[in-house]
Amino acid sequence: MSTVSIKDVAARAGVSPGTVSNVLNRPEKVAGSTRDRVESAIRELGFVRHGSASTLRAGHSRTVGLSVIDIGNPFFTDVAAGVEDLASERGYAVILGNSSGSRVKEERNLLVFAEQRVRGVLITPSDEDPVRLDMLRDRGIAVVLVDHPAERPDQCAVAVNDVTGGAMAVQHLLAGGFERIAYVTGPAAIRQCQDRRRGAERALAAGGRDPLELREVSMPAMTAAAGQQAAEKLLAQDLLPDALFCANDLLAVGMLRGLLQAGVRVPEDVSLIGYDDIDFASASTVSLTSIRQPTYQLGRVATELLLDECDNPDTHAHQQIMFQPDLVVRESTR
Amino acid sequence: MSTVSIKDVAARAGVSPGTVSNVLNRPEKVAGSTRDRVESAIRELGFVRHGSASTLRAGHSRTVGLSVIDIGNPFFTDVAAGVEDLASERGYAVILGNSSGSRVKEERNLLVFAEQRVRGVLITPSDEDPVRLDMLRDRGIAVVLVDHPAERPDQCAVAVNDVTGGAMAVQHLLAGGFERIAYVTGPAAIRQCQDRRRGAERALAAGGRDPLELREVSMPAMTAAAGQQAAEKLLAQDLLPDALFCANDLLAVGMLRGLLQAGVRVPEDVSLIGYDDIDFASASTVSLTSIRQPTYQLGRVATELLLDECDNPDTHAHQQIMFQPDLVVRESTR
DNA sequence: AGATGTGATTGTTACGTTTTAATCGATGAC
DNA sequence: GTCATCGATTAAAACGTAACAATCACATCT
Repeated sequence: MSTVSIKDVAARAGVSPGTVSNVLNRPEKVAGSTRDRVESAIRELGFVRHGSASTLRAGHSRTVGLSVIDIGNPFFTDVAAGVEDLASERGYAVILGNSSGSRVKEERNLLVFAEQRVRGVLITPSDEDPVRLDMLRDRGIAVVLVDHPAERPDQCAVAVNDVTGGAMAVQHLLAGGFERIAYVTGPAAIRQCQDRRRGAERALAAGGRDPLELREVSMPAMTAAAGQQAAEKLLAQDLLPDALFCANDLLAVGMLRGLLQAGVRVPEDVSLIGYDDIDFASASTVSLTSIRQPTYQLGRVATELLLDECDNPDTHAHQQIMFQPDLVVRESTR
Repeated sequence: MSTVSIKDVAARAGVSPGTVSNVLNRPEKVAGSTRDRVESAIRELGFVRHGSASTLRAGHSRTVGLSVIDIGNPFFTDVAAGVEDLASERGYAVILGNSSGSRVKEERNLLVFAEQRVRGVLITPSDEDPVRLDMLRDRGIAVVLVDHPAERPDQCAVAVNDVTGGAMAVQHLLAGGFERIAYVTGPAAIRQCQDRRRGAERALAAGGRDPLELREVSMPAMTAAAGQQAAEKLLAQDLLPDALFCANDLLAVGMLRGLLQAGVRVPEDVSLIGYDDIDFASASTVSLTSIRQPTYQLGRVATELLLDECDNPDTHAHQQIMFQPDLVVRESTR
C-alpha cells in the first residue's frame, strides 16, 4: 500500500518537488545530470504519477471517452481498435461506454465522462438530440462525432456517406432485376438507418421505380438475433420479397440464418445484401454481399481530430470528413 | 467553460461545502429540507462532481481497468459487455486496455491503470509472468484474473476449464474415427492455447493413441487472417490431416475460408472444430462445431468479485471460480 | 570590478473534494 | 433553571500535483 509521492522522489534525489514535476512534464527544462538522478529515484522508488492530482491541478486529464451504440458489433469494435491505437500512442487512456442503443445508458456514460473530466469525447450518437453534447462542450470537453455528420459547423465529425451506401446497395439489387425489394432496418432513431433508407429510395427513383414501393421491416435492435426474428416476421407474410437490403451485416447474418432454417434459399429464392462488410461477411454460410466502410480509419481519424482539438486549441480547424463506401459483391446476390 | 464547484452549490443553497459533500455521499446524514435545497441548487447550476478531486481526497476512484488480449475477438467483446454492464450498474466506469497480445502494450496499459488509480483491474494476462500484477497489488489495487486460473490462493480468478474443453474437442473427433488430427494454435505464451493442447493430448491418450502424434500448426496471432495463413501452411505439406482442432473460432473461420478457397471440402475432406462458440460459429459458411463458454457470465462474475473485494475488503473471501465448457456439434464435423 | 544575462532550481499557491473534530441550537431530564 | 444529549451543520485541514514567480549560481560583457 506504499503510496510514494513526488515529494519522496524529490527527497531521494536531493531536489525540490518542482524539479521532479519538471522532469515528468518538461524534461528539456532540467539539466541532464539532475534529470538522471531524478529518473533513477523514480525507478528505485517505483513512483507512479497520481493521475487525479495531476488532472486536478492541470485542469485537464489524459483520457478520452468513447461512446458506442453496440460493442458487440464488429463495426464498433474496429472503430474502437482505431481509437485505442492512436490514443495509446499519444499517451491517452480510453474510457469505454456502451450505450446498447439506450438513451438512458448513453446519458449515464456521458455523465461519467464529465465527472472524469475526460479531455474529449468520441461518440456515435444513438439519436439526433444534440442537447446532451452541449452539456459537455459547455464544460470545455471537446466532442467529435463518429460515423455521424456534423450537426453544426463548429465541430469535428467523421462519417461515411450512408445515403450513397444505401443507394449503391439498392442499385446493385435493381441491376439484378429484382421486383419486390424490402429494407430490414433497426430503430428509426438511428441516423444510419434513415440515411441508408433514403439512399435506397433514391436509387429506386433513379431506376424509374416508385420509392414508396420499398417495403420495410423494422426491428428494435441491430443484432443477429434481431435479424433472425425479422426473418420470422417476413415469413409470416404472404408474399416474400425477392431481394432484401439489411441495414447492417449482423441483421443480414441473422436473416440468413432464419431464411435457411425455413428452407428459403439464398440467393436462389431471395437475394440478400448487408452493410458494413464486417470480417465475417465473407465467411458466412452464404458469403454476404455488403457495403464496405473504412472502419478502423474512422476511429483513428476521429481520434486524430479530437486530440488536435485538445492539444492545439488555437490552430485547430474544425473538419467534417466524409468517407465513401464500397460495394463488395459476393454469393448472396448472385 | 463554466466550472461550477461544490462551493458554488453551497453558496446557492445557503449551506457549507461540507453539507453539499454529505448530500452527494451520505444523503441520509442530512435533513430532508436542506437536502432538497442542495439538490435543486445542483440541478440549477448543472453541477457535476469533479472525479479527480474526489479520487485525490478519498484515496480511491470509481473506475476499474479491463485489459484484454484482443478486442477484435467476439469472445472478449462478450466478456467486456458483461464487465461493462455490472460496472455501470454499480456506478463504476471501465477503462479499456487492449494488449493485442503484446507484452509491451499490456504493460503500458497497466501503467495507465496505476496512474489513474483505478479501484481494481480485470485482466486476461497475455503471458504467465505474475510480477507486473504484484506492482498493482502493492499499490492497493485489487486484481481479478479473467479466463485464467488463480496463480496464488490470495487472489480471485474466474476461468473456464480449458483442459476439459480441449479434451472434449478431440474426443469428439476421435469418435468420428479420424486418424490424423492437427492442432492449430496461437502463441505458446498464451495459457489457453497450452491448456487446450494438454486436453487434446489427454483425450488422445485416453483413446489409446500416442499423444505425440498430435501435429501442431502454431500461428503468431489468433485472428481469422492468421487462420487463413495457417491453411496455406497446412496445404503446403504433403499429407493433409483429416481433422483439425483450432484453438479458437477466429482461427477456425479463417482456416475454413482458406481450405474452401483451395478446393478442400469441409467436412468431407477435413473435419473442423473451433473453440469459444462465438455468435458467428453457427452462421459461417459451413456451420462450425465448437466448444461453448459462458462468456458474458465470465465478465460479469469477475466484476462482481472485483467490486466485492474493493467495497468489502474485510469480509471479502477470495474465490477461484471454474466454469465448465460445452460441446456444440454442427456441420463442420459431420 | 561591476553589471547584465542565462539557465537551473526552488517556494508557494491553488486545484475541488472528503473528512474529522468542533460548533450550534433545540429538546428533554433532573 | 441548569445541564447533558443529540442531530444537524460547519470550519479547516488535508490529498499529490502543476505552474509561476522568485531566487540562485555562474558565465559573459562592458
